Amino acid sequence: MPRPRQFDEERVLSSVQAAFWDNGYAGTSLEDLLVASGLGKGSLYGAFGDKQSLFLRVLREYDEANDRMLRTWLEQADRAVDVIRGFVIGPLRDPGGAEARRGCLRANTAMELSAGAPEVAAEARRSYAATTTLLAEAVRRAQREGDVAPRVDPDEAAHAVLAGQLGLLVLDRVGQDPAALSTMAETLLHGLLPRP
Amino acid sequence: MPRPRQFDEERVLSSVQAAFWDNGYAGTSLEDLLVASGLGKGSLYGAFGDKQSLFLRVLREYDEANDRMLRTWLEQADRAVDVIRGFVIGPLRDPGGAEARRGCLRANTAMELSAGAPEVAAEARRSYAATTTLLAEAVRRAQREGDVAPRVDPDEAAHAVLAGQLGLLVLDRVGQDPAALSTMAETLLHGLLPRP
DNA sequence: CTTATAGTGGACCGATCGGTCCATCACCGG
DNA sequence: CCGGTGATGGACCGATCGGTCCACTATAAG
Repeated sequence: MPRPRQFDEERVLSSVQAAFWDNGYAGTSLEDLLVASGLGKGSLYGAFGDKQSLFLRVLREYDEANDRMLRTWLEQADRAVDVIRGFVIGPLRDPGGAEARRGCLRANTAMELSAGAPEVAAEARRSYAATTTLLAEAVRRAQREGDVAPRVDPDEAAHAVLAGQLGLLVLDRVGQDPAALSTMAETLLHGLLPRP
Repeated sequence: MPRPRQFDEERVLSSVQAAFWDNGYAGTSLEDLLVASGLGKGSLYGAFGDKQSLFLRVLREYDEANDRMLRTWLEQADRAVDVIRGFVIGPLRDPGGAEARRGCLRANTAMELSAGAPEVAAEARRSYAATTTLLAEAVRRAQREGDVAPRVDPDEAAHAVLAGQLGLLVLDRVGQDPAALSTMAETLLHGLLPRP
């Protein structure tokens, strides 16, 4: 009987995610969210609750999408080591494109909000753990495929690769030269995942 | 002839730094700064200008202090490799202490503000470059002291160590288990600075 | 067509934001 | 002892914050 929604929930979440991604949590006002989504306050609040709830939902979907992407990427790749390399280098590409220098929504907001928002910190921990698990699987497979030395501990290497990638994201965000970032990525990969 | 200042500038800057460190830039209000410093608005503005100027000054002093600390640490240490290890592990210590989980003011605010405040991004780049130079010197010395394999490229290793440390700071901020962080630090150090 | 229901969007709210202004104060040279 | 100068801190400002409320609308069931 009621009036149906006039907006596409996916599109709204996508535009809201872009707003948070570009400007951070505190840097994105309600007004920004309304403009980005094209909705009125009543609609946005009725559908998603307050700003924090909306943000948490967007963040969780971002993490899930990343997880899915990495998982299918691993399924389709010929060599697991290529996926690991892509994981480290991927976020740094496209230096002049539309998505340039936005870094990673997860890392950006984890740094911004972890001190004051335990739920965001917990979500970040959960998500990083999932990523590490996938990376460890990838390292094991890369060892089977002969691309990584067998003496490497897959779990330790996965954790270290994650840390290295996060560091590159920080340096990317402050505008570090992309060529230097690529070199760092290669140094990290060679050091942490030596060939047999 | 005029009335002299009634506050100690160093103490004020120190307490203001603590406030920004705990709560980030946007998360620290003028009111917070007044409470932390014990000053009135007129005094704070008269002495340091607006919020952004004050923050930039605090950030620059933080970076300089860190640079000085690392430099003297290197001068006094018996082995450069110990200083590098300390650089990576140091910020993670003291998990239950008063300074727990504040991470690094430079990294925190670089992530928070780089997108919208070019001056902060530039300061972060400048500071990271200085740190990398010191680290590269340390790697060269560690090679001379026989603690790091000569085949390692000091500049590349320094960049990669910096990236790894930054990643650990991110994971530390979201509340990652300190034991896991220590293991990651060791993995990074062993991988990037192999013994001869 | 009527009616119940949820969607819509803007008016409106108090709180707080960063920042300005100024009456008052304390000091020091004369 | 006085006069002038900068320090002081709180009153005050407009803007904007996140959030609530409500008159109105569009819809589908009866």
